Amino acid sequence: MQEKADSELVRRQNRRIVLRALREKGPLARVELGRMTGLSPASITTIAAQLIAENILEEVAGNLPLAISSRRGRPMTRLRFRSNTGHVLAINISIDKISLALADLSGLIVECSASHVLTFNAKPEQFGGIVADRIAQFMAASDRDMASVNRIGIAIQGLADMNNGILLWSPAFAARNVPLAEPLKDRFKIPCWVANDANMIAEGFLSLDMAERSPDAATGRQGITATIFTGYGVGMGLIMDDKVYHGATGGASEFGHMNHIPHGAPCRCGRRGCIEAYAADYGIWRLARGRPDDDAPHDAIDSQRMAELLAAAEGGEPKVVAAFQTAGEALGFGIARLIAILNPHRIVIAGPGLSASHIIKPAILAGVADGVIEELRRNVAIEFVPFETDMILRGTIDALLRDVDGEVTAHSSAGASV
Amino acid sequence: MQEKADSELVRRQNRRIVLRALREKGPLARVELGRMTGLSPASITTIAAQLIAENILEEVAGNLPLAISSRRGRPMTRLRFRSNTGHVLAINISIDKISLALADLSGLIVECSASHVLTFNAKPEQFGGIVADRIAQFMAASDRDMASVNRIGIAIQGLADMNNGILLWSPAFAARNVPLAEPLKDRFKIPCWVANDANMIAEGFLSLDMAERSPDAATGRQGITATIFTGYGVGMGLIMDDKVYHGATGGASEFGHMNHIPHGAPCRCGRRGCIEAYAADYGIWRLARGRPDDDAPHDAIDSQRMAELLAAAEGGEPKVVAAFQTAGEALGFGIARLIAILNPHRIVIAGPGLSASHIIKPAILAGVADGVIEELRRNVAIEFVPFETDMILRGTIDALLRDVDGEVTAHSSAGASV
DNA sequence: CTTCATTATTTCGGAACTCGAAATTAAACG
DNA sequence: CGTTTAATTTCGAGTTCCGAAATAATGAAG
Repeated sequence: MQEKADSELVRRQNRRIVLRALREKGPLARVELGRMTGLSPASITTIAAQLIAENILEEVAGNLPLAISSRRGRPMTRLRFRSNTGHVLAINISIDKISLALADLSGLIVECSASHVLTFNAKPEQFGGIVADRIAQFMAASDRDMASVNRIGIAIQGLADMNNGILLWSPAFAARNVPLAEPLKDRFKIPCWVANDANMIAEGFLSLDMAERSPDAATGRQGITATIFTGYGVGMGLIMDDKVYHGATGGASEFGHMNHIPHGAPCRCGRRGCIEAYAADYGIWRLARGRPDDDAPHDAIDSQRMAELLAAAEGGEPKVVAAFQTAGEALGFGIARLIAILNPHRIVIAGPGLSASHIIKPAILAGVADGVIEELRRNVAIEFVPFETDMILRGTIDALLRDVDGEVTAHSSAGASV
Repeated sequence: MQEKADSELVRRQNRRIVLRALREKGPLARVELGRMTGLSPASITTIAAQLIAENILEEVAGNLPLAISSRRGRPMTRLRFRSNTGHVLAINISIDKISLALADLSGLIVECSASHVLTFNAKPEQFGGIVADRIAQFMAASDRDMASVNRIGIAIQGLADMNNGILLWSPAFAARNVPLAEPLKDRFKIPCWVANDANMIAEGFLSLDMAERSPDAATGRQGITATIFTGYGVGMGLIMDDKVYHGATGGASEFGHMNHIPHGAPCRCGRRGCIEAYAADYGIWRLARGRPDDDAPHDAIDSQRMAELLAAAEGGEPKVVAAFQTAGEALGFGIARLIAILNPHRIVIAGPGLSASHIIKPAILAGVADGVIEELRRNVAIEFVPFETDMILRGTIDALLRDVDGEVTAHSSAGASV
């Protein structure tokens, strides 16, 4: 059942849509906010005044676009997030690497670093402390105060338990059940969560994509966009109802470890026949090189070896071409299964795994065609798009900021807070 | 982006939760409604007064449960939906059969019928008219007025396009693209929709289940319940966020036609290797009887033949046992794939397809175990429950009534309307 | 340089809700 | 028949939004 509604709900929701519009469409004047949100100018005035009083927003002086500033009438004054009053910290951990990005409330990245860290053989009970140390160093090196950081989000490959902030399993770690959120919460006394990296890509895509409205608004039907990332692994994020869906425990959309062939090739997750076992770097490598099925699947395939494979595929070497075709088919059948279950309206596929595109794209589409009835398939837009490499950090920041918007919005108008 | 909020949203939402509570928990007094919804007694008084003025609710005289009525103090007066002021009409079409149920606003079925109708060889352009005629007859035979019917919902096996009210494909029809909603809308001038029957089972389950709260409320995480029905076919409904998810076009959760084995056994949908091709009646029959793979898959298996098969399975006939095991494995891998994508918190399985339960249940669980990583699996409750046979009509009625609640709730307090 | 036109923003009063506290109502108890 | 108890209603206050009118800040025109 839904929650009861009262004026507090109204305030929260309207403040949130104002903040969200502002975050997505850059600095905006009150009139513009009114047009975008559907709120009256009077209400925008009130809401803006409160947000300004709370040090969340500020008016930006001058510098309007020429086309607008040379009009008659009172010029508009745009509003923007105040920088330096609050930050969020996004962290991405991948195999033996940690990246940090500090962003202000407007989403601007103000500080950024990447460094080496031993993950694979890390001790679970120590790793949280190591990350905390890195954060402390990172913040010390910046000119920002740790106290200005509202929230930390960690994006990581593998299976995250968001309720408990634990990394249940990851190809980056030999160990299981690595606690990540608690050590940081204890150390820095701020909210901290852990999420799957592919879901963070979806968060970023959600922000980018807010402009083109999903079709649900028009038809009343619910639309889903699935974002699939293929490369060192295969991940997916699901955007439903303008939110990224994380599932009951945060493990939603483990697309790469959805089974493709029952009792098939071994996967680094320990099961057999996962999509990744055919479509991820190591799966393609294994097939192309005719390695035995029980070949330890978790060794990272370096970019040089993948480049070799690509060249061989371009050259038409049959075994390699077949490997890429198998990879495409695995992805295609996975997408077909996704369509059968969720009837999404849009599927976006990206990542280095698409490099041998003239082989893999047709194989994907063929797999989709073989795997699901045409009536379901024909309404789904399947798009191949490039993602920028830092999409994970970007998405983590976006997710953190949406969190903060919700929080900022929670308490009554009682002076500065953030 | 979310919609802006205003006092109308507040009214709508609060009216809806009141109506919903009343529908699910039978007649309730104002105090009880207050406790359940979290609204103050004062607000409940106001809301109830409006709903009574609009002829939607009425006070029920006397007959309180003894335990309550023999207390001191002013006795409570319960509220209930007024009967006879409005109805919804639920229709279930299956192979060569049509069932109709007329329910009043409280959800009580006041009239009900089932009859024969030729579907499989029906002409698409004529079938809508035939259904309309049946409805007219049905209503004429009842003592209710067609004008009191607010809305019609049709539940049907196969793939429905809810946006256009068309049955895209169904095992009950040789033809494709059978228009169903438009003919009824034209004839009766009321809203009408078409939906998948398995999704209607989920609607019914949603109503039944509102008592035990889904876990999202507590944790903030999103929970999904999947309801799987296996029998003449295999269907699934997804309950997310206290709503049944229908997908972009209404084709969500075509679980039975999710691929199990690439290029596998032919399915009556025209693809190969669908779960149904192994787990539905005809799939089990085909395997158990060693029929060739290309055996026309769409002939209905009558209950007598299925009973034979069950007896043979009980008797331990190896080929038949193997067929049921294969069926269970297909279901199990399907569920494993579902878990990998959606990380649901609960999966409910039911239907006559579970009859050979000592064979099929372990096979299902083994398939799940083989198909998805333990960390994801362990948080999912998998339950085998009996559904009543009329669950489809029941769920359709529930869905229709929730629609009507939303509508009733839309306009301002301007006199009787429904 | 003044006045007008134009556009943005604020102010003000009214309307729609909810809520808490204080009546009011309707029974059982003694 | 008064007292106690519990349900419901009434009343006044507190939010928040909105429309209309007022105010502010500018360019254009004379």
